[in-house]
Amino acid sequence: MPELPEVETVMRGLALRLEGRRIRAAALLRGDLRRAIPSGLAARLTGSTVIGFRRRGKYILMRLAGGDSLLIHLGMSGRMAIRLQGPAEMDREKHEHLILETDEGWRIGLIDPRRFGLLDLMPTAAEDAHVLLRDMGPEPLDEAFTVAVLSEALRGRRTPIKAALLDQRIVAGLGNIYVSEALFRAGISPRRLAGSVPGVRAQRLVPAIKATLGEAIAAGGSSLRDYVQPDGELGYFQHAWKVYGRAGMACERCPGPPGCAGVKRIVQAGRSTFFCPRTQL
DNA sequence: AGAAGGCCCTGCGTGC
DNA sequence: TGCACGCAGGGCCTTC
Repeated sequence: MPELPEVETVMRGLALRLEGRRIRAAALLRGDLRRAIPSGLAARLTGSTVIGFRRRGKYILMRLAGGDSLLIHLGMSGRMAIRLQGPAEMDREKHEHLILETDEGWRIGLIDPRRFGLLDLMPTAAEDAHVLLRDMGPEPLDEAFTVAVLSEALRGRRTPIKAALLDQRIVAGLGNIYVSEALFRAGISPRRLAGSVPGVRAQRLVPAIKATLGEAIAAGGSSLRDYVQPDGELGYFQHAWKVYGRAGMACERCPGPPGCAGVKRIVQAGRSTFFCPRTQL
């Protein structure tokens, strides 16, 4: 589930309870997520003070006093559960892999049934050199992500634009949902070869990506109010997709039949893509 | 070099 | 109610 906007929302929710706080206890309940978790991770977290957070693509970096950063990736099914620690709530939830307890008594759990997520520890000074981060493309919401930058990355590519935008080396943080949504917004077919996008289409695509992500983050931010409550679940929030998951339904740009049969679902590289064949060319 | 496909893992909805 | 199947928002590895 978590793409850039969800990861951003989760990070902000974590910051609410962890920034400036001391981790009173940390327990690693399962060490085999996508990658093996460093054995000393729980010990390093215990007693540490959290000084800040950063997001890079779909990764969260939690910075500790003393110069280390905890890398968190939620995979496809990861979420964070935040609640006040109570005497009857010591038990772990199913698929809960890491539990942190703050000096204020908040209990923060990482839950990931499919275990496609990961945790790692690194020096804060070397965050960007981490093997999982070093080849990542620009942050789409940064000013540095421009039409020229995206065009250069796409030029000559003979893969569908859908696949190119999922490639984290081209742009960081987009996943299957927001790629479909951004391409719909830009009026570009997901099947179009990436190399044909530079030009007028890239001029539509870059602002479409920024707006799509920006609106989703705003929706997540408004849902953050709920996380302030003691039983907050970070990771999911209500958001209305325009094409994702809407196969057969009319898109907002079309009048419906007979002019248009509605949103179409196709499979590209084994994954679902949703688009409007009439307005995305 | 770059792209397509298989695979990792568990849960859920659907149809029989 | 049970069971088989397909599908799921990520990313890595192998193959071609």
